[in-house]
Amino acid sequence: MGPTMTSPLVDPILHWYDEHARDLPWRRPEASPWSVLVSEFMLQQTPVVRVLPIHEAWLTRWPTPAALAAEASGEAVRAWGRLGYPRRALRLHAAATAITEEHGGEVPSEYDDLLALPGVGDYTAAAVAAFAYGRRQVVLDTNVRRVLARTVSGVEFPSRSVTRAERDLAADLLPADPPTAATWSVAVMELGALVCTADRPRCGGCPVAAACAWQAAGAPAYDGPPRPVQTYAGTDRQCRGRLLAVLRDTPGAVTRDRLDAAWDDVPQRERALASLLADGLVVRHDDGRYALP
DNA sequence: GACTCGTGGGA
DNA sequence: TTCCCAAGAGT
Repeated sequence: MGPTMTSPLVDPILHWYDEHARDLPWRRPEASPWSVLVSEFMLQQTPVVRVLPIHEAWLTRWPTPAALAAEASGEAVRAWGRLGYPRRALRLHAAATAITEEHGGEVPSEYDDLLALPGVGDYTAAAVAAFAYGRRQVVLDTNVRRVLARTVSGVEFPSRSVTRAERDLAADLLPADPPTAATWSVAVMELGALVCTADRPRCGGCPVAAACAWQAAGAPAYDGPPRPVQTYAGTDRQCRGRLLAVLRDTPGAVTRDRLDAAWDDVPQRERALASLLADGLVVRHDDGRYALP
């Protein structure tokens, strides 16, 4: 199958998207490539509803990559708030710096240039090229993978990692016309986010339920290897979050005892602080106090 | 490939 | 309450 091959999936999903797409700031015609890039960083592993207010605040405060690059990286971490995975804030600041210094302040439009930016992997590079610049790119995120796993492969969930067959399939389905390909990509993602969800999919409202291999097979339950449960309470990640929250919520530097008060387990606290310092999310001043970079 | 890295909302 | 997880990237 090639890009000229018609699929029973494409047209219904494009039509569904036309009627059901959410009005998100980074999807509007006037949205800048920078707005799209910021949204993609924030949306990595984070729900849309939580990204919306932070994204708006960022674009107001830093309307261009150069504006963000001119600030201390710690301001990016502080403005990241409680979105989670704060290293993304640091990487987005680094990406803004690279864009300013190496791309004349303009977000690159080429996949390879995007991929070279800090914090930008295959998904984000493809998404920005497609959604900000209308390029024809295979955009393979968790939503797309789940939709294709069900509709085409007839299984409830995709494999743990992306397979060659999966990428080939996505490439085959991609419409030949670049703008249509970009719309198709965002449409499949939206279908996965709103209808073909991980749990309790709303198959009654699905535009391709009649063509879905998983439905045709009787919606068999997932029988692959068990997915690792994501623990959090008591982990280093939670400890790091607590320590960083102290710094985020305090202007300037804090004394060591402020951090010590945030977590009881001493070895774990030491380990977490060391990792935050190693990540560059926290700096230690000459006077022994700690602060955002 | 397997791990690590935050957070909070919904069922 | 407990569990699952939400537009990934880097090591």
